[in-house]
Amino acid sequence: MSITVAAPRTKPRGEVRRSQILAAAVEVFLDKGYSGATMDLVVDRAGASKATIYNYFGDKDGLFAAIIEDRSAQILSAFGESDGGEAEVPRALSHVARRYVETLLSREVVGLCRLIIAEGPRFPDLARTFYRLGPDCVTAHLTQTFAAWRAQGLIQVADPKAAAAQFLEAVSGDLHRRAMAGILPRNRRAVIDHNIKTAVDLIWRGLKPDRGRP
Amino acid sequence: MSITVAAPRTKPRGEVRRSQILAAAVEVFLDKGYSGATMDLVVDRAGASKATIYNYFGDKDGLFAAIIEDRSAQILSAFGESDGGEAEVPRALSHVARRYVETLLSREVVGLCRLIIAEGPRFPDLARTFYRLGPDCVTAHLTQTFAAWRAQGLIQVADPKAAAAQFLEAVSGDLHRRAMAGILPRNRRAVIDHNIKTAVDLIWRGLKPDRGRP
DNA sequence: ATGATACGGTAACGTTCAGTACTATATAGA
DNA sequence: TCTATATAGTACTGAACGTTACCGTATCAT
Repeated sequence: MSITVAAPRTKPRGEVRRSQILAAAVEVFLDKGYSGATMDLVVDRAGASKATIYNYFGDKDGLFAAIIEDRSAQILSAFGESDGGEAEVPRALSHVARRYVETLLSREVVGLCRLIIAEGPRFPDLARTFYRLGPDCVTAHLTQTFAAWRAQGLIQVADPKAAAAQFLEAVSGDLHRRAMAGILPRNRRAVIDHNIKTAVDLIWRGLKPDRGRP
Repeated sequence: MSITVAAPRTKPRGEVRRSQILAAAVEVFLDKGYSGATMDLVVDRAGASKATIYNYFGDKDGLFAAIIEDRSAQILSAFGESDGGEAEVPRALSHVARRYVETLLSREVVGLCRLIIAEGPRFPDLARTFYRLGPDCVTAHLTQTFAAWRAQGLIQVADPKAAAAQFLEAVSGDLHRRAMAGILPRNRRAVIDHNIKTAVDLIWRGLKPDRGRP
């Protein structure tokens, strides 16, 4: 008599089942979009029944809202961790830039942003929630870093918040939009590296304090 | 007997009618999105019949393609004109920035970009066409300006193309994405002005040549 | 004028899909 | 063990919508 270790003997219920369904729904919505994601696809992917899904989420809009709220909170979680603690500002900028670009170009974030943009006008509250939990947090984090650097005399900047946002946009804005449109170039790696390098150069020249004249 | 001046006595046919239908379709697609734009809505808005629309555009996808191709070409047309001929670089940067932001935040461009991002994966060729006729042209234009400035010793920049793209992103990237998501702040004007000001300051500090030491 | 063609209007067809109803089964708790 | 409940599976409903077909009318070329 063999025992299948992977499959649990008892089918999960309650909160666990809800999470499983949500995970399946995320996959479907990310690669089909809102209108392309049918409830039957979610049912199949989750191995669930319609009754269960409608019981947990009410309707398709409710499922969509649950997806956005759940994943928005996850985006930043990977960002608060280690800041690397680079000594020199340009190296720290490169480090932040790379992590940000890789996050923004991940399948999940690209798909999530595409959903937010496509359906945002129909769900303005969801869009605001997404921004508050996602991009705004990252910007706020880098803003604090900039402010700290300025306090130490490492950089010269009038508005740390604006500079932080603009640095992140310079590093990833164009790539992110192309990724959402599905037209990232083939030599993706090279383009990313070059963009990080040139953006860090440009912004660092804009931030470093004049050591001599006014 | 009164004569209605606005309405032509003869109903237009051929190319003219096609353009009228296209114009109506643009409106519907821009504010309803692809799946929200029903052929019946286009029919009503254009005062046309389904047979005519299907005759001109084949099917809904064909109508969508016609919309993207037609409007993509129009975006840049407003941009090649006057460059202002500002003498000082920072003033010229501000001028370009303002025109770019206003273009990117216009109802038409926001809606068009939202369509491209939402449906891009299903129409990769259309997305590429849009970028080639739209954003890429603007970037190329500013790249030439940067290259010319560098040749005159007015700025110092290693990669004019990257710098041009990054400047435009710094100026408008975040605002544009929020606009697409439908969550532009109420004090829109003030935010735009502040963003232009800080971005131009930052980038100009990054571009201006060192007049003294290495 | 007259035939050909483009057009508007309406109806109908077939498909897709969100949401519901029902049954049978498996699980958890008493 | 026994009961209540959560779940899977399936069939169904009703509406929305892309698409086609058809008819009567207006426009243009000859």
